[in-house]
Amino acid sequence: MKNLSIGALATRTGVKIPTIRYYESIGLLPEAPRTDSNRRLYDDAMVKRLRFIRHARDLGFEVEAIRQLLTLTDDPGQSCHEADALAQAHLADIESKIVRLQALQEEVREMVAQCGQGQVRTCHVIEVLADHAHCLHETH
Amino acid sequence: MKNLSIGALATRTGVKIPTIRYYESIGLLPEAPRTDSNRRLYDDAMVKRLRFIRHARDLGFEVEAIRQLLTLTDDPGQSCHEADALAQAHLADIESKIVRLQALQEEVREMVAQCGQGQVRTCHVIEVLADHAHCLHETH
DNA sequence: CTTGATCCTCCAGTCACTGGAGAATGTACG
DNA sequence: CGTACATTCTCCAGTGACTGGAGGATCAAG
Repeated sequence: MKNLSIGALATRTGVKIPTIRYYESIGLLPEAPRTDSNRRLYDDAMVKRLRFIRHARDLGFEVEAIRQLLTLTDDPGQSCHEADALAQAHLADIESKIVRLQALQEEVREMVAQCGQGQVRTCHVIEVLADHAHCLHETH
Repeated sequence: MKNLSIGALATRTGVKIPTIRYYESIGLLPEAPRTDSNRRLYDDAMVKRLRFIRHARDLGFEVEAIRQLLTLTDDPGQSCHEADALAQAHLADIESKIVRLQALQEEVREMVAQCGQGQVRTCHVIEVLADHAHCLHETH
C-alpha cells in the first residue's frame, strides 16, 4: 500500500500520531515526503519499520539501541566487524530478557495456581526475579 | 544483612541512589526507617524488592504494573477474584513479550550468521518483528 | 459551500528517572 | 582530637520518550 496518511499509519501500527512525528523529529523515521498541502505520506515499508520500533520499545529497548538495530538493517553493505559486535551485545541483552521473563512467567503461573485453591498465599515472584543468577551480562 | 546504607543498597542492586529515593517518593518502596542522623536504613528484603523492580522495569513493565505485582505479593490474604484477573492479564503480557523477544533473537542470530560470510546482506529483522501475528492480545 | 474530520506546527505537560547545589554527618588518618 | 574526604540529606532543575492541547489550514461528504 502506498500513500498512507499519518492517521492511517497510526491505526495500522498502534503508534499515536504525535509519537510518529516525534520519531521523525529524532530521526528514527526518515522525513516523510509531503503532499502539495504539506501532509506526510507513508508506505508499507514505513508500516513495518514503525511496528518494529513499537515492539522493540515495548520490550524495553531504548531508542539508541533501536537506532543501532535499524542502522544494521538500513546499511546492508557495512563492515561486518562493528555490526557483529553490536549484534552480539544485543543478543546477550535479548537472551537475558527472555530468561528473566520466563522466570517471571513461571512465578506468576504458580501464584495463579495457588489462587485456584482459595487465596493468594505464599508468593515469591520477588525472590525469583531478584535472583542475581538471572543477570547474565550485567555488572551489578 | 541488616542496616544497609542507601549507597550499599545501590551497589547491591545496580539502582542509582536518586532512583531509590524516587521509588520511595512514589511508594514503590516503603519509607525507609532512619538513623538518628536521618539516614535511610535497608535490609535484605529491600535488596530483593528493589532487584525485582529493576528487572521488571528493564523488561518494559511500567511502574503501575509493577505496583500491582508488588501488591499481589505484599497482600497474601487478598481476594482471589481481583488478584487472578490481574495476574492473568500480566501473564498474557509476559507471554507476548517472550514470543516477540524470541522472534527478535532468531532474526539477529540469522543476521550474525550471514555476517560470518563476509557482509551483512539481507536483513529482515524488521519484517519479523513487525509481523502482526506476534501481537497476541493487543488491539492494534 | 458549509460542516466535520484530519492534518499542520508549536509548545507545554507527564512519567521515570538523573544529576547538581548546598548543608549535615560519618570515617579514617596523623 | 582535629581535619579532610566520603556519604548522605533535601530541594530542585534537566533529560528522554512521549502525550496532548491551541490555533490554524486543508480535505471529503453532502
